Amino acid sequence: MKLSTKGKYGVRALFEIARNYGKGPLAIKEIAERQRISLSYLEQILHRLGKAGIIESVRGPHGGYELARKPVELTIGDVVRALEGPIALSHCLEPGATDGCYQAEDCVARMVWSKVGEKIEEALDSITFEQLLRQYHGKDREHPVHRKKLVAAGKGVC
Amino acid sequence: MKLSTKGKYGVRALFEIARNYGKGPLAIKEIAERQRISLSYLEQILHRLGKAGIIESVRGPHGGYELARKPVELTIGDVVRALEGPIALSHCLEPGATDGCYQAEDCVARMVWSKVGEKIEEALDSITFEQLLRQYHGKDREHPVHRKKLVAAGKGVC
DNA sequence: ACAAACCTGACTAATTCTGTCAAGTATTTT
DNA sequence: AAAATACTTGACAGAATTAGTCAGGTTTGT
Repeated sequence: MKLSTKGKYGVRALFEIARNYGKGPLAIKEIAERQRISLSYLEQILHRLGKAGIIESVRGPHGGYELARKPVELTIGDVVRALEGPIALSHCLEPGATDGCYQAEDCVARMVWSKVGEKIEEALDSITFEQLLRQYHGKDREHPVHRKKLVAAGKGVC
Repeated sequence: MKLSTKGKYGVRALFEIARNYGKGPLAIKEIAERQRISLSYLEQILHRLGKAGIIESVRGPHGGYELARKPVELTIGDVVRALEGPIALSHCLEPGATDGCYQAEDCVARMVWSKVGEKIEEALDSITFEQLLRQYHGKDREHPVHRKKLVAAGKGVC
C-alpha cells in the first residue's frame, strides 16, 4: 500500500508548476533543483503528465512546462492516475481486466477491494492544487536543504 | 497502489475461517484447497495472522485455525495491517519513521498523503467479516474451479 | 547557426514479492 | 508409547517491478 516515487515526485513537481501558474512556463531544470529530483527521472515523469493532458510544454529557449488547466481543476487523483495507473487495489479490478479474477462473479474479496478503491478515489479527487497552493501561500517556503546522498530507493521522501 | 497477494489471500483465507466460526478449528489444508492457495505460502500468512492475535491455532489431529474474536469485531483493516504493515502511502508516514522526509515540517506533500491514508484506513475499518459472511450467506458458494496454472505473480486473483 | 530546453527509448542495478523447501516442535488419538 | 496430524520457523531462489541513468535525438527562439 505504498505510492511509488513517480506519484510522489509528480505531486511535488506539479506543486512547483502550479505555483508558477499564470507566469509562463517553468523550466524543468528549475523544478528539478527546487524539489531535488533527478533531472532525467523528472523528464520521464513530466512526459507522462504531458501525455495525460495535465501539463503543456513549451520548447526552445525560455521554454518549460505549465499547467494545462486551472489549479482548481487539477486534483491529486488526476496526478496519481496519470503516474501510477488506474486506482485498483487488485489487478482484476482494472478497467481492461479481461484476464480478471478466475473466481469471477463468485469472488468473496472482489467487492471489498472495489469499495475501498472507490473511497480512495474519492479522497484523492477531493484535494485540488488550488487547496495546496493556498495552504502554502505566503509561507515563502525555502527550498529543501541538499543532502549528499538520499536514503536508498525513494525511502524517506514524501 | 496495489495490494500484495498476502493481503488478498489473507482475506480469502479468513473468510473461510470466519465461515466456520463456532464449529471448531478449520484445517489449513482445507483452507488451502477451498481458496486455491499454496499450502506453504498460506502457512506464512496464517502465522502472521496468529501473531497479530486475529486467529488462534489448535494443534494435533482435528486441529486447525479459528477466529480469535467474533466476526463482527474483525475488520478488513485489521487483516491488511497485519499482512501488509501499517497503512502509510509514504514511507515517511509510518509510525516509527525517525528517518522521515528530509523536508520535514515543510513538506508539501506530507499532509496530502496523510489525509488520504486516513480515508483509506476508515474505509478498510468500516468493513467487518460479519458483513462479508452475511453477504454470502445462503449462497452456498461452490469452491473455485481448479486451474492448471495460475497467471504469473498473483495477477488475475482478487 | 546556436543554444536552451524538451523528447524518446534503451538499459541496469536494487529492491520487493511470491512461493518453495526442509527440518523442526507440539498435541491428540489409539 | 507410537503414530498421525498439524503447526513453526527460517532460509532461499526466481520473477517482477521500480528507480534512476544515459545517450542520443528534435524543436524553437534569438
